[in-house]
Amino acid sequence: MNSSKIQRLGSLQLKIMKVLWSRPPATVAEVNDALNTAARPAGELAYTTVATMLRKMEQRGLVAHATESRTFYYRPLVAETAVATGLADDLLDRVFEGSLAGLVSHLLSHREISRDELGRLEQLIAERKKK
Amino acid sequence: MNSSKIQRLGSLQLKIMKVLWSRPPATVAEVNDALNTAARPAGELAYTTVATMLRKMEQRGLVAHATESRTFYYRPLVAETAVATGLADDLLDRVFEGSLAGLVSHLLSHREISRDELGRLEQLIAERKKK
DNA sequence: ACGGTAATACTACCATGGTAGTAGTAAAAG
DNA sequence: CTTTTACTACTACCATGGTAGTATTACCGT
Repeated sequence: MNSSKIQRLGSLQLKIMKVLWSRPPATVAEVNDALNTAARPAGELAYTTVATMLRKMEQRGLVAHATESRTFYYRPLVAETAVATGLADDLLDRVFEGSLAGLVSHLLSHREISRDELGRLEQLIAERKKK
Repeated sequence: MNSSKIQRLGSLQLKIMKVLWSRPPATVAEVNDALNTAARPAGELAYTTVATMLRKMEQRGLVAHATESRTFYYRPLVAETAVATGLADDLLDRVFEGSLAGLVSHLLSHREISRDELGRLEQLIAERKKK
């Protein structure tokens, strides 16, 4: 499958993919805006940085572009679920020897989980068990 | 905290850390053996590769060594739980917006989870909820 | 004492993520 | 029609993970 190339997604690459997933297709300017307005404490990202990254990502087969009057419209080539699965599987296998319980156990004891979250988790498990 | 430097642990680095966690302190030869016998389908790793990696990891503050009659005995400087937390938090925040339920939900639907695992999960949640 | 072995030191590559400047060019604005 | 602007192309760095060869040296057995 195509999940083989997904494991190593850098921080910026993932942010870019998120923008593309949320509003495909997007121009470089749109991606750049999305990155520089939302979730950017301080430290603008140069326009050309985004453009370069998108070109590199296209070479890697993560995105593709269509040209329309001199402007590139990028769209994702990999689905969000595929990336999420790839990264999660990677963590699970590399760190927790594939044990989901191990991961959850760890997170439960080393991270504050709200009562809400706990409830949702409980429900997830229950639903899954029914089937 | 020291978790700031942990996020990016390469595949080999993590394997090396696992060896060091399981039997500290360990010599380069021991680490090399552990990597080349267990869990190595095909593709030996050069002795010097391990040695170099350990030196780089020492520069980064991940491990330290004590010299004893010309031989280096390496020991981990970061705890396994710290690394696991760092990596898990990273994934959680970057991919699932901090939602543990989101992560678990995703894993439940995209990965085969044994009945055993489900049971363990259920128990974890139940125990946690009691407190 | 000496040769072989085992150990580290040094150096060198390559890939990739990240970052950005400069240049070229087409399109829009005036 | 000319100037400005918006975009992409190209190139260049730097850091780090990964991989390994070569050189040097200390130690050990005979």
